[in-house]
Amino acid sequence: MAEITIKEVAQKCGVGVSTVSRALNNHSDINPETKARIMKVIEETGYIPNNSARNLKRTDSKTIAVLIKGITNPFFSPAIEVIEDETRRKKYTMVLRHVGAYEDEVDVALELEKERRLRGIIFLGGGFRKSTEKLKSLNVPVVFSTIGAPLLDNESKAVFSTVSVDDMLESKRMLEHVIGLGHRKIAIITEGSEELSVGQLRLQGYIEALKAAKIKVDEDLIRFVNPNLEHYSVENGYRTTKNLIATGKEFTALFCVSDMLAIGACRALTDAGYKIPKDVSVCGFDGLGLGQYVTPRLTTMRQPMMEISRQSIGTLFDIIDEVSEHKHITLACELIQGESVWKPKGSRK
Amino acid sequence: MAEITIKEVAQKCGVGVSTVSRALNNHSDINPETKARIMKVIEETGYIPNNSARNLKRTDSKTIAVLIKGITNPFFSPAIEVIEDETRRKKYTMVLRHVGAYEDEVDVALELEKERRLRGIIFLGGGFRKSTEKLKSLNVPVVFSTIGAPLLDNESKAVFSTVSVDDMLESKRMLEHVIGLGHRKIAIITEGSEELSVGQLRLQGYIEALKAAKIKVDEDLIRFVNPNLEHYSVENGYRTTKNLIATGKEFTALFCVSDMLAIGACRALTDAGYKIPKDVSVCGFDGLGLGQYVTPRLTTMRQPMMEISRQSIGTLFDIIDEVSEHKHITLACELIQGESVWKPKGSRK
DNA sequence: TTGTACGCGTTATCAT
DNA sequence: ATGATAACGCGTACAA
Repeated sequence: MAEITIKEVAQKCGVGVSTVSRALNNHSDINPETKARIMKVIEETGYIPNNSARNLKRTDSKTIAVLIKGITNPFFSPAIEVIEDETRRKKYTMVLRHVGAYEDEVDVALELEKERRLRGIIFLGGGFRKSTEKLKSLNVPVVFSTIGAPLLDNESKAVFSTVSVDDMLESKRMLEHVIGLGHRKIAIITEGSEELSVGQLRLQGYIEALKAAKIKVDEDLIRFVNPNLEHYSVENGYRTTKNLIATGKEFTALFCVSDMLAIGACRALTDAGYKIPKDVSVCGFDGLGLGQYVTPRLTTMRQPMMEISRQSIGTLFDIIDEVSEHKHITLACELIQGESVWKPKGSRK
Repeated sequence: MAEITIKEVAQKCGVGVSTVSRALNNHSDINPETKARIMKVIEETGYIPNNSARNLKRTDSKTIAVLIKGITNPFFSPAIEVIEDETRRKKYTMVLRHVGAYEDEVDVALELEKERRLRGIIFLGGGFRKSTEKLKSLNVPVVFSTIGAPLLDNESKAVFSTVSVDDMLESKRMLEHVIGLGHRKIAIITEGSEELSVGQLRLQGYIEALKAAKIKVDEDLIRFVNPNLEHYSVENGYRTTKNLIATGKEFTALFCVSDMLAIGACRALTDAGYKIPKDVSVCGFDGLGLGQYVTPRLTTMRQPMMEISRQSIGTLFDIIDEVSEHKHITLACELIQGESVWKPKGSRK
């Protein structure tokens, strides 16, 4: 099969390659007739420009990249749409790249930056990284979405932006709600990675809330998901809850650090004969749309994903356009009171 | 910021560019010492090869592409993993590309083929396309996953492979199960796009099953999702079911052509005071893991996603390696009897 | 084992 | 308005 190039199109049209290039890139200085003729030939031959060559040559790309940790995280779908719309409005192009579990997101970004002449990058999700060093070598603006700023040192804060919720605080708020209803024996299912993850932060919030309420933190009620499964999956929620139940430990409420985990937890509890929330209360975190369709509706802490993404892309363009420096935005979550949390059994409250 | 290239690395090392290239690409004909020295400089300088230049130059890329319709469809996550593993085992590279709703997947493939020197392509999901013409201009093997072969003409069949389930037949089987329990007034929620979609096929199966059972097809019980929302989302299932209920039409069972729709439907029915399956039976299609965690557990037709993806990548490599021609594989679904379907109210069966 | 030189397909620059 | 030509950064024949 003959690989058709711009050269051959030019020959077929009896014009020079630069003229074809002009036609392709909507340059103004070209005769409309010539352009029409060229476009016709392009249509006929099915010629498609080689992006590698384009990217290699181009100086001004007007593209930003969005990197998502995890192959396919439904949590971010709405966020991506918002970012895409705004990108288009700005006449930029967006490239979406999923970062596998085994890949380093910054490395991927570095590669992509060279390859596509990026103007900016948004990281969606993913853990905190240690290497401010590496991030610095990215010489385009970077915005982290849903990565907490509180823990960053000042040096880091000047290198990139963040838009996030305060995981620790919001988790604490969730617990305060549960404690306020009278619960004292509250279990938690979280992620136990060594990296400082949102799971860890939410665990911190849990501990703080208990301590503030003078409730003894019981290690047995802190359960970690199976790191070999997808961390925040229903299956992991189910299994971890089953294990928790198997310990025989008593608890009247269960806090899952994600809604998916909570749905799995509900299944495990229901299977074991518990009524939710009559026997056990279950709460989640994230505020996935799905949570309000399942039975019982989930009580959860909703992250303002739309607002997060809107602020993220806004911040990125502000920095690209040099109308602002790096900033760190923290947005508030909203407690959604579903039907999965109620007063503990026998409570007179 | 100085864009660092292979040339500068070569200079810093006092060697030629080809030596650096050799070091980068693990060539054998290079002095280990030289290589070590070069790698050290690369490390220090943070040099990263430009992929555009590489792709432009390379003739032998050993990459395949997986194109997924829709930004982030959780349905395909496990499939992707299977494909990725097998690709790695074959010492190939996989590039994953999401195709937006407004993009033409074949166009994207065409572009990617030139850009990355692809050896093969797998399409995951997406509608049937009309343009066999365009597909032919892809000069690498193509496999469609979860696209039915039955409807393809012979010409098409020689141009690409398919691995799928027989949507019409399996949908019919689902209905036979429901009818077998005694239901006669059965509603369906499906997708009403003009394109010949899986939704349309499943609707066909529904109609055939009713006809075979001598049940009159009632147009009022055939409901289409809102095309402006994500077609197979819980929200769409919820809204469409609400509309159905609002018509006042009587039905004892509801068939949703996807599990997500079914979950949304359950919510709407529950909100309206119906008990599932006592008052109304609800069944889905797909066999998402999630369906077995929600309450009630979904009765659904499970697509063997793992097997589909295994066969897809296997077929692709068979064709690449020229050990086989294009083929069309149809796999059977498995009826999962959850708790959402039971005999109709008042039935004596 | 290593270096030189050419070309991959395109866009940008500079003529015309 | 159009054409010739020099890059873009890299891999690879070929020469050394």
